[in-house]
Amino acid sequence: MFRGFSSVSLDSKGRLAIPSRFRERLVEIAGGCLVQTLNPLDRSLWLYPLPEWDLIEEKLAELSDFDRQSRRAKQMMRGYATDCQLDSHGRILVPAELRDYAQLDKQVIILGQGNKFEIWNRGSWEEQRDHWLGMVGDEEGTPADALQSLSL
Amino acid sequence: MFRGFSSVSLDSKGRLAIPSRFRERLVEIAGGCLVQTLNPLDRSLWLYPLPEWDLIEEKLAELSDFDRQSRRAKQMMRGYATDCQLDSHGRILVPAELRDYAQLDKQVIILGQGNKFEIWNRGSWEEQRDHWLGMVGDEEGTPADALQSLSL
DNA sequence: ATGGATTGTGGGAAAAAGTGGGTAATTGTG
DNA sequence: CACAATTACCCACTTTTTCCCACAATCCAT
Repeated sequence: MFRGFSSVSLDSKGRLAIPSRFRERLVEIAGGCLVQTLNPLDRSLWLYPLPEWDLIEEKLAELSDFDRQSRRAKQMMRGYATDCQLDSHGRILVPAELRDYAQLDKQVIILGQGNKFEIWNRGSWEEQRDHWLGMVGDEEGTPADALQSLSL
Repeated sequence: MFRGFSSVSLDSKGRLAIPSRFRERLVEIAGGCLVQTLNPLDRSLWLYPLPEWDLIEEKLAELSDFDRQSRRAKQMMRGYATDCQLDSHGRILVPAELRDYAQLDKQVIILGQGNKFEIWNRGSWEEQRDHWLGMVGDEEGTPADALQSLSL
């Protein structure tokens, strides 16, 4: 589905241009309707085409309210899920709250990640990347473990 | 159904603006008639469109009176259930009792949560959120379990 | 290369949303 | 019945969002 890297800029109003190579497909599969939410695993954002998000929301709905961890996951993921639409120039508006969470400033990275996109502050992304790449080199590092089963 | 985040302010009369993106739907499915009650699981409030509340009330009625937990949940949720209506500017009036329970002051958060909304004191919400995010960030934390089932 | 189209970026103006407060009506209480 | 307190309705102001247009950079084909 979606892959690849783009460097774009977030303007003073919080608008973000989605790379044009994705637009046609986004309109096709989702009518240009997207959902952004926070990525609780890294300080970045996730951006889903609406149909993909709906699958996640279904699963969320099934989590128990009486288990605290499940309830929190539900509250966070749904609570921060924000509908957005491509404007006439193929941009979306990133709400201030999500910008703050992911520490987005002018320079932003968009990563295609299968069924969704990840949106990163450029500096944070480079830091993560270098950190991770550095660890892969070490013989016994944990990241390498994950790769061993892959036969890349 | 409902999702997303809004930061709104509670004015000195206890009025709260429901984000405009929800209003049309609320009028459509409930004629603007809503029910607020306390959330017995967190110090926050729940806000249901009337038809959704009716379903909840049916379920509550089925709970056994001989189980203490059930009896309490029933008493609390039914006892504090308050009818309200959107005013001409899309606001509702939050009764003083419920404001106190959820410790609402000027800055309030409204979260879309499927069939209902959650209303939080801003500070309490941020505290819960940061606590949860901190736990998810830890590699071995239990909160990740709830997320793993989601295949995000 | 050069001109034209597309893409990325920025900003102004109009519209809508959110906020606050005054006054009248209603409710509950003594 | 009179009074105070609460609620409903109305109007006005401020902020945010949306829509539209303009420019610059890049890509593409001639």
